[in-house]
Amino acid sequence: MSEEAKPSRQRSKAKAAEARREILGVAARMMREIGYADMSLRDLAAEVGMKAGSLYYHFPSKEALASEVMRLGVEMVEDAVKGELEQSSHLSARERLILAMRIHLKTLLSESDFSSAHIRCYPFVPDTVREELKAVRRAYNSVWNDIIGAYLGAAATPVQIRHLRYTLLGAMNWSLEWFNSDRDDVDTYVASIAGLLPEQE
Amino acid sequence: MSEEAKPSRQRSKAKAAEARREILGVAARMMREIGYADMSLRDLAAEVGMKAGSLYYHFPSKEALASEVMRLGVEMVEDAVKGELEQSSHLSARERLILAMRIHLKTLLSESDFSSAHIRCYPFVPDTVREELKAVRRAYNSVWNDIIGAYLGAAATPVQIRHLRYTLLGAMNWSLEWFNSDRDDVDTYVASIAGLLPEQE
DNA sequence: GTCTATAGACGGATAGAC
DNA sequence: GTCTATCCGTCTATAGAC
Repeated sequence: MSEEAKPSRQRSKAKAAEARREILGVAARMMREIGYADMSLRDLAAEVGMKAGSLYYHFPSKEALASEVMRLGVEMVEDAVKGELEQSSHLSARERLILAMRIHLKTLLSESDFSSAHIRCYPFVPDTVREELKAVRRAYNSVWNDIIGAYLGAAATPVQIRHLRYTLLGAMNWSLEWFNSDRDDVDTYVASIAGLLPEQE
Repeated sequence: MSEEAKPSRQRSKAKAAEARREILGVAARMMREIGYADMSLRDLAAEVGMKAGSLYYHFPSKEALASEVMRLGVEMVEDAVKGELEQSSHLSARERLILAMRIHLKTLLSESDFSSAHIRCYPFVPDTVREELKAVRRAYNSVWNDIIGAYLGAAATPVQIRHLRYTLLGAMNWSLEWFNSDRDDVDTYVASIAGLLPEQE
């Protein structure tokens, strides 16, 4: 409680926070590359420069760690997409949809191991983890429902919106399986998808 | 070598072939549901009604078993798509593309655990398995290159074909993550994708 | 063909020293 | 905060009986 004690306590906190971030980052990369089941905490710890047991100071379990990685993965794309859309209220609904696709893809392909870890690992992660992710996933889906609903217009049915959302997100998320930044270009690919989206009346 | 020995030898062969098929079928379902890494040979054997060690009479390793499941998965969709297309040479290139999508989706969603196991497990399966699958995957890709090339016309560039292939296959394969046969209908969904594909000049 | 039994490696998680 | 040491479970794969 003394004034002198504060700095060292803050340093500890800062160090802990940094280690925590590094663990999350390495875990995200490993989950994307080899999957949840094959990511051993021994290997993860080794890449961070610690021993497996030490991870439990920062996270209560492997599941909790994976859950946080995947939650951050959704929040990162969601923040990027929403942030860009807020600055683009002057665009048409179709242009906003295409813009959202560009941001989703850019985040996925060039910035965030977290987002790609989420997409790739979600089907095989323990039920408890999937349960914890329900809320954030629903929130991000609703962002796309709004964008696509605006594009399709007032006459669009919920099932039309849902189907187009699955089609576009499916096509984009699939890029994890083939996109090679040496050969492919995000803007070129976005343009090719955009060519499939007619102007609405 | 005697005439009398043949029947029992044939029965043995038939029994072995049946057990082998059952193992493959259960493995395909498990791989689709829980993934390659989480599929234990003990559980697999139990569902087939044998013990883990007995599986090694039929397959030399878990990798070899998974490799065969995934190879069959490609061949099943490929056979289904090619078979249908051969009977439909009178259709336009666009109609043939839409037909191919319907067959790919139907096979994936209502018939073949093998195909969905392939799609879901491919990213995380051992390198050796992915290596073995290169040839069949390339062959199926080339089927789609032909279909899409015909649809886009002679002026289409290889990259346009490739991008449209990734977009359509990505959208379709993603249906594994959301399609619910109680709620969704393949033909309705195919129609909604087809609506994105304009008539070519 | 399938069994039992087990080798040998590796997994997540915990306790307590420092 | 991180380490060492370890518990205990599970995994693939093999050997040999039947």
